[in-house]
Amino acid sequence: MNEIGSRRRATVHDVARAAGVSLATVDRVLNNRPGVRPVTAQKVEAAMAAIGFQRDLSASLLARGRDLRVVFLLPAGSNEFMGSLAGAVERRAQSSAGERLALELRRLRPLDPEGLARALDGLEPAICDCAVIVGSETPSVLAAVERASRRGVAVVTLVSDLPNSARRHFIGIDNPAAGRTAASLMGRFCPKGAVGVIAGSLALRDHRDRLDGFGAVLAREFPGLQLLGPLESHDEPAQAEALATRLLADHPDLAGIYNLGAGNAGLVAALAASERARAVRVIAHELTPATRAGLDSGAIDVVLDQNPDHEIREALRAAQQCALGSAAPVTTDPIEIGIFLRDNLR
Amino acid sequence: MNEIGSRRRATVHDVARAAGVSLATVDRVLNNRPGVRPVTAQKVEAAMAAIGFQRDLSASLLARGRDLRVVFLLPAGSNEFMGSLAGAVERRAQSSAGERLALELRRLRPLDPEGLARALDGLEPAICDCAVIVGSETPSVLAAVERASRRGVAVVTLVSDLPNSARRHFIGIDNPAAGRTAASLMGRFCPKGAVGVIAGSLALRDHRDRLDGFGAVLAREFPGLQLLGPLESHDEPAQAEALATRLLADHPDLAGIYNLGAGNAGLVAALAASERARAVRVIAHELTPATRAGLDSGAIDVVLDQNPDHEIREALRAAQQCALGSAAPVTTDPIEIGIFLRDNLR
DNA sequence: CAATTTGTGAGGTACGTTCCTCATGACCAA
DNA sequence: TTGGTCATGAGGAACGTACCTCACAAATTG
Repeated sequence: MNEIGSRRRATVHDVARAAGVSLATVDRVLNNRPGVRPVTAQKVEAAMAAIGFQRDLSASLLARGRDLRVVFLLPAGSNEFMGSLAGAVERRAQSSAGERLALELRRLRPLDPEGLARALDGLEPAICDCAVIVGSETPSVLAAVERASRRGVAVVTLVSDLPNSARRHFIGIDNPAAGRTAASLMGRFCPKGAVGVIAGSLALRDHRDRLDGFGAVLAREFPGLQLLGPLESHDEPAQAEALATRLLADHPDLAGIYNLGAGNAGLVAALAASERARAVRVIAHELTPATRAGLDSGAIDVVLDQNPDHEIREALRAAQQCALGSAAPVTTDPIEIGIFLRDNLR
Repeated sequence: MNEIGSRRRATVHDVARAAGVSLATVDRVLNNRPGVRPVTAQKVEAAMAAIGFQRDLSASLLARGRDLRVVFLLPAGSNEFMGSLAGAVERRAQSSAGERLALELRRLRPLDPEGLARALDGLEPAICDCAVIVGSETPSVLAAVERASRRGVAVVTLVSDLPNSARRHFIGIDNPAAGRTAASLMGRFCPKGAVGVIAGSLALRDHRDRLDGFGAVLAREFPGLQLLGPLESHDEPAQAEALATRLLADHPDLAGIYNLGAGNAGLVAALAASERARAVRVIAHELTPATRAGLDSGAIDVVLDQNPDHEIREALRAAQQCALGSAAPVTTDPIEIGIFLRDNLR
């Protein structure tokens, strides 16, 4: 027996009474409008903390007669996983009409920090409450996030984090752990030899994190395996194919390939073309048509996955919390690292 | 570029205008209050469908000045997974205060259909909008679900479904698929011998479904494996221990054990006590302290899991959709079947 | 044909928040 | 003193829905 939520929730009126100010002043503080002395603002904040005031997001949206506007800035191009994410946004956009959520999806040129920065700079707080981005860790992007944040547009990073930026929250898997898991599996698959590592771009934080985790476990637990690379495919199938082909040709002792980026269609093509491929253990990321085909054919042994629908769902939860305004840390459910073999394809 | 949700949403006023009736009548139809001729009601429904009216849940809750009340009826007792579910409810209750959700958790005597039926009968629509239950497929429970549903209390089944009942929705994994996955893994682990199957209770639909899926794949794909059982542990560790001990003692050709119910602490104890255990492949369900320990020690090879937090989250989404009243089918994200080996424990 | 029931319309207040106008008093500089 | 700015209070309308009362007409009943 565990009764919860019996007491009436505190409202702005309660805050006003507790702080000994008028409703108008509470409202000014809440929506940080000008015309409040710092002393008074502090009184109000203290009262809010004291009585545990929690602003009612839906009443707020109802009152201002508009939806919560979330803009997704995702890379376009050949990256199938980004396509899945976009699909998840669109699916979600259908059903979110009833929840006062207005989603907009923009696809940008991939691996183009300046383009992303420009897109971010174009988001005015009047049009967009929260931007959800996946981008690389470059000074131009970091600066644009900083500017958006100052302007009043909350930024949430998706898939690839920008840890030392003004972003409010990160939604994605624990990438170092994913790299470690890959290494742990690879080590069990093949006791010795060389393991080629292909990344998309080392400017992407998720790729760097996976690489670090992979390298650490390989070095610590599997001294028989030697890491080759990392090579950069720029997440392009053609480049991934070329790199994998070269790895297979140049290294007779190649025991495994870990593609921690995208471009898996190219990887699968390279493996299909080589007769040595069956002897090489392959681990890749993200369940997409290409990796499914790879698992089916036996070209790929394991796929580590992050569920796009989960990520979009949690990103929206984060956006809602950001819109609540307070500086309280955003909390979301962690995204799980899915492990798929040929037998448990969903 | 994909702008969504630009047009103003339809309101009750729009419905009234479109149907050529007054606001009061729309309201009466919407909340099925008496005093509307069937013909008029149909006109209103038609108008709602025509202009795509979607009732605003939060405005509705705001207007009636109360939260959405959801009551969870979960089994008490030694079942660790049910404990995890309860924990997930409590975690969620903390954070859901801001979302006009009032959660209540009640723990009932496990495997007691009459107790569950009584608890359901005690839920008045004034107190509870939606009941989330995990219960067995018995006439008394089915009848109580029917009564609750008639009374205006929506019922959502969790973990274990009641397919031919008045329940509005089921939240849980695809249990036949889980059983098939277990069989597929078991078949790869051991080519021939006997596989003992332990269930909690065959009155539980999830256990029956897993058993059916397991048996089907075993029979179809692995003729070398012979299914022993199913035995019933009633989800009690002591009984599971006794059953496992007997399986190990009585069957020299025992190649594997599949425990598709709870009581894993007993299973692990039995395995620890037998020197043959290392030669027996073991698959169990739900990541709990007991199964974690089993994976760690090597007693258990694979754990198939359903994430309690995900299940509670989706159950609440289902409850919200039920509260919207309409007969539209409830849609939720599917719960994934998690596969855990020693190496990817989270 | 009158009495009663039933279907429907009209209109109001409330929920918690936003955002507007208008009024008031304090303080400061010219 | 006068005028100006600034912080604040008071009050109200609006958002979409719920739910209430009152009024009135049509349909049903005796």
